[in-house]
Amino acid sequence: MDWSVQQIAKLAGTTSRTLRHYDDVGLLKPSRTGGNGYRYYDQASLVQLQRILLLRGLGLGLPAIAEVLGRESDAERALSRHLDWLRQEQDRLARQIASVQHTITAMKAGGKIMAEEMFDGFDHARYKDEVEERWGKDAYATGNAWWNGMSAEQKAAWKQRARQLGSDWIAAAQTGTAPDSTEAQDLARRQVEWLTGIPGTPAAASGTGGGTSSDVKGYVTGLGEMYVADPRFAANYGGEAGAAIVRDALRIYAGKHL
Amino acid sequence: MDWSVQQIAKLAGTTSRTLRHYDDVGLLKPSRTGGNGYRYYDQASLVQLQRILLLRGLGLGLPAIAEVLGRESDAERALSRHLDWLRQEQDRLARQIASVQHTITAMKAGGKIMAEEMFDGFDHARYKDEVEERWGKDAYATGNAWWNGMSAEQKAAWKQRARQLGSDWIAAAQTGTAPDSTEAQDLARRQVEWLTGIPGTPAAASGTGGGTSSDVKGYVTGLGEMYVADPRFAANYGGEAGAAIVRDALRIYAGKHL
DNA sequence: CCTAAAGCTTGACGCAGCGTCAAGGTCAAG
DNA sequence: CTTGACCTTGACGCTGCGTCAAGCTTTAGG
Repeated sequence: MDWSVQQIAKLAGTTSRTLRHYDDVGLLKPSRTGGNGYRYYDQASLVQLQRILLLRGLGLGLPAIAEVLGRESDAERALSRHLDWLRQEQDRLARQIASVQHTITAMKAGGKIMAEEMFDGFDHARYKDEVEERWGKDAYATGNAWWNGMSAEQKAAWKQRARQLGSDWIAAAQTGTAPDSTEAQDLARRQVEWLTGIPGTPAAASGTGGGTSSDVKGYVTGLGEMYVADPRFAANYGGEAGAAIVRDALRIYAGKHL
Repeated sequence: MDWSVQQIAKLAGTTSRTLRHYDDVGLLKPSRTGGNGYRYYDQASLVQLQRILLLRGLGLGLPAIAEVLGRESDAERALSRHLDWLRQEQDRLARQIASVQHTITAMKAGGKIMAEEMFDGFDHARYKDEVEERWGKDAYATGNAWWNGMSAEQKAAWKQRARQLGSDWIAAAQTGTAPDSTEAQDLARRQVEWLTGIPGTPAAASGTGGGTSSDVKGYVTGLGEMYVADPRFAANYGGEAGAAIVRDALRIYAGKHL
C-alpha cells in the first residue's frame, strides 16, 4: 500500500533527490519511515506531491507552496499574488528586450562611426577656430595642452567614452527617443559629465568655483547647436531632425540642472 | 588621477562589494594596488565598469560579459544570443501565466464542486446498476468491498484525487481546451491512472494480465460517454459542448495509448 | 548460502551574484 | 593619541535541487 522513494518519484515524475529535499525542508514528510531509515509514501503523499509539483510548475517557491498546503483555502490568493509577480517579470523582460535591441542598434551605429573615424576622440584642431571664438584663445591652448599631456591609454579611454556617448546618442535618435525622456536626459547628463573632464571649459570650471552657472548653461546649449549645425553629426543622427533631439535634450537638461 | 573603491562605486552607481567580486572573478582588476592592499581605479577602469554594468543591466551573466569584453567585436553576437534567450524566457512566462490563470479558474470551479458535493469521491451506489450492467455483478461487488475496506484517510485521499481531476476537467472545458491538446491528453492519462487504482475494473486488471487492451479501451470510452450523458456532469462542464471535450479527450487517449 | 547488483541512507559541495556581518589594518583630522 | 571613516580578507546566506561519495540493506541469481 505504500511506495519507496524511487517508486513514488517515478509515479509523480520527479527524482528521489527532490523527495529527500522536500523531507528536509519539511514540505513533504514520508508517511512512514522503516527501521532502516527508508522512506515510504502512501496515496495521500502522492496526492500532496502531485499538488506540490503542480505549483512548482507554475513557478511558486517552496515556502509559498508550504503556505498554500498549510491553509486550505489560501491557494487562490497565493496564486493571484504569484500571477502579479509573473506579470511584473514579464514587463521587466519586455523592457530588457527593448534595451538589448536598442543597444544592438547603438553598437551597429557605433561600429559605423569607428569605421568612418568620426567622433575620433576630441578633435581639437578641427574646432580650433570655433573654440577660440566662443571661449577665448587661451581656452583652446589650455585644452590642447591638457590633451597632449595625456598618455596614450588615457587618450584611448577618453575616446572610448566619446564613442560610447556618440553611439548612444545615435541609437536614441534613430529609435525616436523624446528629448525630455528619461533616456535622453540621462544621456545629456553623461554628456555634461564627460565635458566636465575637459579643463579650461566653463563646464570643468564649474566644480572649482571658477565659473558661473549661466556660463555652463550657455556652453552646453551652445554645444548642442554645434552638433546640429555640423552636417557630419546630423548625417549620423538621421538627418537634422535626429540631431535636433540631441540639441533639445541638452537644452532641457541645462535648463533643469545647470 | 585614480579613485578608491567607494569613489568609483559611487561614480558608477554600484557598491564596493561588487567591485571586489569583479576583482575576484577577474572581470575587472584594479588599475593599481597600493602597498596596503587598497584597490585603485582609473578612467579606463571606470569605462570598463560602466560597460559591465550596462551589460549586467541587460541581463547578461558575468562569464558572457567577460567574453564580450575579451573579444572586441563579439558583443553583437553575444547580445543577439542573449536576445533569443530573453524571448524564450518571455514565452515561458507567458505560458506560465496562462497556466496559473487556468489553475485559478480550476480552483474556483473545484470550490463550487466541493460546495455542491458533487463528484463526491466515488459514489458507488449511484452507479450500481450501470456498473453491473456493463461489467457484471461481481465487478460491482468487488469494487464495493474494496471501497469499504479502505481507511477514512485513504478514502479522503481518493476523493481528493477525484476532485482534483474533476476541477481540472472543468477548467479545461471552460477555457475551451481542445480534446487533442497536450493538456487534455494529460488529463485523460491521469484519469486512466486514477481508474487503474480501482480493482475489479478492466483498467485495473490490465496491469495484472487479467484483461485485454480492448477491454480497457472500451471501458475508458464508455466512461467518457457516461460523463457526457449525465446531466449533472454536463452542467458543470459548461453544457453538453463542454462535456463533449471530456469524452473526446478520453476517446483520443484510448485510441492512442490503450 | 553467498555474491553482485540495485536501492537506500546521510553528508556535503556546487551554482550566480553579490548582501551582509565579522575581525582587524590604515589613514586623515582634531 | 584618539576617533571615525575607509580599507582588507574571510566566510556564510539565499534557491532548489544535481551530483558525487562512502557505506548499509535488500533482492535476485548461481
